[in-house]
Amino acid sequence: MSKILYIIDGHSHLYSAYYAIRGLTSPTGEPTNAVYGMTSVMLKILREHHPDYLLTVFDPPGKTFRHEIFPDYKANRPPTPDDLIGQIDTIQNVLRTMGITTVCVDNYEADDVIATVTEQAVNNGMQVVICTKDKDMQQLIGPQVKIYDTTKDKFSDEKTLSEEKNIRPDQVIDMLALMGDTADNVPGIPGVGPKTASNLIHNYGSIDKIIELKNQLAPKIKNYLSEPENIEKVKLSQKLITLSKNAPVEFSPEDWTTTIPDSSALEKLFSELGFNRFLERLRLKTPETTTKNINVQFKQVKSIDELKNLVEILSGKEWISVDTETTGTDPLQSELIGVSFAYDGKIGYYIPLQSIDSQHLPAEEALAAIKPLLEDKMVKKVGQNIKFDILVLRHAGINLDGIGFDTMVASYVLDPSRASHSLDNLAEEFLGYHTTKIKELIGSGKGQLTLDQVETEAVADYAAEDAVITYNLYETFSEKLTSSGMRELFETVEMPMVSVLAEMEYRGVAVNTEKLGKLSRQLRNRMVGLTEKIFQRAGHQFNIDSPKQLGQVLFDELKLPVIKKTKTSRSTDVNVLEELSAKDPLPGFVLEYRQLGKLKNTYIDKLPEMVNPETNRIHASFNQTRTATGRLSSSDPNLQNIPIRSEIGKEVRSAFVPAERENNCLLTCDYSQIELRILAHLSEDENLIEAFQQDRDIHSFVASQIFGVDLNLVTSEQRSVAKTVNFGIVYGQTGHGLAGTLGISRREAQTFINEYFARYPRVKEFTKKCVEKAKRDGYVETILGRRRNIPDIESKAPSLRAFAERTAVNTVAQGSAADLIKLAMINIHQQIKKGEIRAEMLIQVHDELVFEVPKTHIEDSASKIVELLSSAMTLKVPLKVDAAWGKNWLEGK
DNA sequence: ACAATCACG
DNA sequence: ACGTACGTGATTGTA
Repeated sequence: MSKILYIIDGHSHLYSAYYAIRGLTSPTGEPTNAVYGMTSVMLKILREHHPDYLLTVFDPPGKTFRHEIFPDYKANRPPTPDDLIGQIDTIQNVLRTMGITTVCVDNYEADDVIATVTEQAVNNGMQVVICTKDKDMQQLIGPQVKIYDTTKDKFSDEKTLSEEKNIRPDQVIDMLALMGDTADNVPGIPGVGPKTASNLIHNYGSIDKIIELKNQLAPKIKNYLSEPENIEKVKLSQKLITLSKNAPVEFSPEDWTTTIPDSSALEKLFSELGFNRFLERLRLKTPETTTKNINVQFKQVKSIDELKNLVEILSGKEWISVDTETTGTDPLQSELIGVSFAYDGKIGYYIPLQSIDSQHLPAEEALAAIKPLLEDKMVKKVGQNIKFDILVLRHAGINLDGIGFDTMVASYVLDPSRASHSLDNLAEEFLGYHTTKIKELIGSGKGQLTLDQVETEAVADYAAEDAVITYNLYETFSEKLTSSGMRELFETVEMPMVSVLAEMEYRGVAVNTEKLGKLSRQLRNRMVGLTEKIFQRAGHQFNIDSPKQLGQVLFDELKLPVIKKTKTSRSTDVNVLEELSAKDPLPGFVLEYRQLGKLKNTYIDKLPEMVNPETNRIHASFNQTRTATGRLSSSDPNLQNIPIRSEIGKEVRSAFVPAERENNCLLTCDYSQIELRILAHLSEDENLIEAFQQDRDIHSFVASQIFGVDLNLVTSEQRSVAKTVNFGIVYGQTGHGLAGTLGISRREAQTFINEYFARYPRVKEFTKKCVEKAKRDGYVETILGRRRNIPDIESKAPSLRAFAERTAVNTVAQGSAADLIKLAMINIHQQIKKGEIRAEMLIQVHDELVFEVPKTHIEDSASKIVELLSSAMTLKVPLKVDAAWGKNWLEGK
């Protein structure tokens, strides 16, 4: 892996920040706008790009060697404003404190220094990213060198250069020489701008060739180049633009690494400058080693007597942390190896139940000793991903109770967008503690061991560490939940959800494997037929699953037009193939082949493999800490994307059956238009609220309003347009986005959107409020106060900012709907546990719940469940729930 | 490990 | 002039 060096053009960033931000001063009144802007860029680069090495380069004061060849160089440039000059020392100070090296070489412009360092870095096998707005630097682009525009968040490399300007990096100098540069007072050919220059260079290759063949050129240019002195001017420009690679600068990457050496000094500096936003970010990122002094010990319990003593102590505690060790990651197909506990932040205890070196306690006796403690609901348990432990213990015959605090869930509530909520990651950040990684014990990849193959002493340390670290995290997060105001959501929604999800996972869902087997054989035959047709039309065999090979057949051999491009190649996705199928039969065959292949490979053949041999059911995971909005996700397998839309998809869905086929049926209940209802409630738009109160078909209703026709006269096309618009509103759509989806012009699409907002003005206000909230607080909130940070809302890159604005709106709608169904699930689960409702909750698909219910109780259970779903929250609109049941998931629809 | 594709709400 | 709906997870090919 080659290392990446980022080189920052200091003055370029200072200038653009200086002009982009106005009127920013420190508490003492010193102007800080340029420093602030540049610091922001540096933090962003560190945060988002993680360079191995980082270097900033500044121009030296005074003249450079270019003034010697051309005294008028930069003569047009207005003097640097005084209040910018004053900031140069400050930024140098900030950079130094951030541990970032700055370089400044007499007589050489920053550009030349950058060119020199770039060449050296390339020779040393590094990748280089140059951060600048300066077009001259494009001459440095190469296979290992890219240019990055921090304000636009855009990279330029050989590819974009050829796409945008139609030239190679080695032609940049000539192109710029033709254009000249008024800012630097570099002469160019009058009337030649970027377009003409790139055309000339593309057609002739170089300035020398252009001069040689000037007679073929437009009269204006021909005349200009006929004057020998003008040719001299052009040659001078070439010289001025060409960067020197001979700047005397030492190549010492080991000095350019990117670790912050002294964060307290940086905090002090930021607070002097009044950079409170950065200060906050810094505090969030800084490991809290200084505040929380972690000193932990690990103990292995070596006798039953010792264990009984420990249990005695634990039983008297209000809070204890628990962690189980197993032979694998599937809680229902792994064996319990040991259990660890902690009752304070200092000592972790490990109870070995199984071991390779016979260092464990008699398992049965030990388990019996800890069972009452684990099942005691008065002793509150803390766990990291405690759902796993619930399942492992239940599999071992223990019903964990007193489930009080999950550190993973707490971390999620505090910041759902966090990349990782793993114990290792949380310990690192919040405790400044480096944990032993499981990999260090069992290895990874092929030859990986299981914990029962590792000597007990090592397992004991590892397991006891997890318990005691979890306890420390519990203390930290508990405080944070209170101080941030997130405790209620955590206690009333997210912690109760843990048990609900554990129950669902433990239950599992049955599938009709015979039916899937039959389907698999049918599909295999159809795919063989399609493969033959495709090969025949192509004239040869190829891998249809390879987008690259398919692209060759479609675009090179069959000469079909390229409709759109992906990041790296020519797209062959559904939309493209549908468009191409009008011109050739092959794309149509591929479409069908893909559809069948997707269903067969992802579901039909995979689901039977996922059946647990012990229970004959599929026990998928429902993940509580994965999405940024508060939704659940599902994996191994994902039960939230089981097909429904196509005919064969329906067949797959109908393979989901009740486990007791004779006596039970599957009941599905789903919210109707949940996100739109929430939108109506939150925006308080009377028009929309009334439509829901009257139980209108919302799409027809909206259609009649935006098209201005009578409700009874809405055509199906109009309804379908309104439906798309309705969905789009929730996503914060733009005219262009809608146009693309509906296949209409941008203009028409924008008319629909305008018409919509005219009819539902409060909806528009609502979207505005979401964006304002994000700007003011840095986050948005759902109906239950769940937060999501929206950092890009202040981005200067318009596309990033627009994305952030859509995210802000969508998160409130999607996240509030997630809150709602979570409340309903908790209520239903309680009633089931109390025996008030006869049913098992099996699956959640965002706005839908699937239950297994005894046939004898179906009507009673269905009506009680529907009632609980509809009354989970009281909104300004009624909540509508549809229910259906039958002998499989399709009929229960 | 990443990109492309496609299944769902 | 730009870049295009939000949120997921699994499979496959390719580097």
